[in-house]
Amino acid sequence: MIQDLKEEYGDIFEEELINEIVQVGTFKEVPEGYKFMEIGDYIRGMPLLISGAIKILREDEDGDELLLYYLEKGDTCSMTMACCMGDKKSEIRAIAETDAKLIMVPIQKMEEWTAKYKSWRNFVFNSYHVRLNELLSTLDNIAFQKMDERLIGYLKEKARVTNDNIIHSTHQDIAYDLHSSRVVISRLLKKLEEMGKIKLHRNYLEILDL
Amino acid sequence: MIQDLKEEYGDIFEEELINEIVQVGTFKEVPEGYKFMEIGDYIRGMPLLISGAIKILREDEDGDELLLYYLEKGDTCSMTMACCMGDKKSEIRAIAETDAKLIMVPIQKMEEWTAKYKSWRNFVFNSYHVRLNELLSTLDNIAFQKMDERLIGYLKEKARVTNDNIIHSTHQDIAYDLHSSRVVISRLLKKLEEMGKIKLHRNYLEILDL
DNA sequence: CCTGCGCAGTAACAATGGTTACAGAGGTAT
DNA sequence: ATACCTCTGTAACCATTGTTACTGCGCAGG
Repeated sequence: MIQDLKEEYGDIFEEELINEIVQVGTFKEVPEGYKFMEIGDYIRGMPLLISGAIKILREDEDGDELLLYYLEKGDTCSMTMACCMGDKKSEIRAIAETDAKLIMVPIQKMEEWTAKYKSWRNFVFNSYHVRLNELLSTLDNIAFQKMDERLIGYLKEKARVTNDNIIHSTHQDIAYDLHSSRVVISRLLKKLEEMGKIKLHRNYLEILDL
Repeated sequence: MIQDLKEEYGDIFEEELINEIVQVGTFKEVPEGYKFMEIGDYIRGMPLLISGAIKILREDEDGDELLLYYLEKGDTCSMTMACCMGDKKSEIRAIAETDAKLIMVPIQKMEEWTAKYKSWRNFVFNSYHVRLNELLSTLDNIAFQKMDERLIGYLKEKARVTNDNIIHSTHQDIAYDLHSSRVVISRLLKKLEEMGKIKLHRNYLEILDL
């Protein structure tokens, strides 16, 4: 745990802060598909991601989903922080996109460290900043792009975070993430295949040249 | 200026911090329509809004606009903070929705005050938090709602921030904010009028019962 | 008063995306 | 092998939104 933590966060956190994290944090290793958090959950701790990727989803009253963005190594969840501060319930759902390692830090330490460590302060601010911009770009995609462009962007991003040109998803899975319907996604994927950009298979697809 | 500041922020900032703000901040009074910031601008300072409302817009490469949210009294612009930290250009456009009073604080003070004043730290975190949630709800609207619902929400929100049941906008203005087209908005507004919810006029409309 | 311009109303049409329905392919459990 | 279930492909259709085009109204400036 200490090695992992130092490797990923050693450059940005002071030695002393690293030690504190080791003392109070709990190391966690979770498999793909692990659900960290459901909408409406109260937040127990703050995750520091060491490896793997977590996908963050939004859901409306009718159960319609939408992929917001991925957290990757070195990231933390700004939503969590936002929720802690206000003692609010989670607004999002978080699911491990790949196997992942992380450290959970009790939220009480947040405020303490923010006062004490400059590096922590910067880390937290930077997280907010990155998350805001990530949300903005998600919003751009939805507001300004058509489904075919969004689909291409989705496939690229998914290939990037999983570091794999094979996307292990059914058409229905993709439809959920993009808040569309299976038929629409099948239609568009077929077009992409005809254009030679991807190759379709049952339960997965290959990215050839996006 | 001091009275205005104390009235709006006296409860949340320490006396000492208020004094610092007065010393280094510049008071500004701007008319409706004043453009604070354009996309790509470098950020000069951080605004503390005392009265009025500022609308924050996103724009894509093709010049298509989209209203993100309004800043109101007691708010500050998290985007500004995010930008300062990274020394980045603005991702958004900011325009006074009504006449507005505010205090501009040099961005160099940000970091200093964050270390020094707990109240400032809380204020900044809270701003990020509020802004994240505001962005999320904007995203919800766009992703999960149809145009007619979005239009109703837009009219309500606009009436709220301007504190006026008369919306002084042309159909084209509304279309820009919602990233739609004039004809579509006219069509939907007409329906709302037929339902007795609004009354249409040239260059403005009245909200009757939304 | 006339002219011109911006705004609003409307119709016809196109495009995109969502829905329903059904057939067939692949894989699994019995 | 059979039955079953999930995933994919496809067609037909609908709803919403966007586009183009044309009309007329109101108001400001000459």
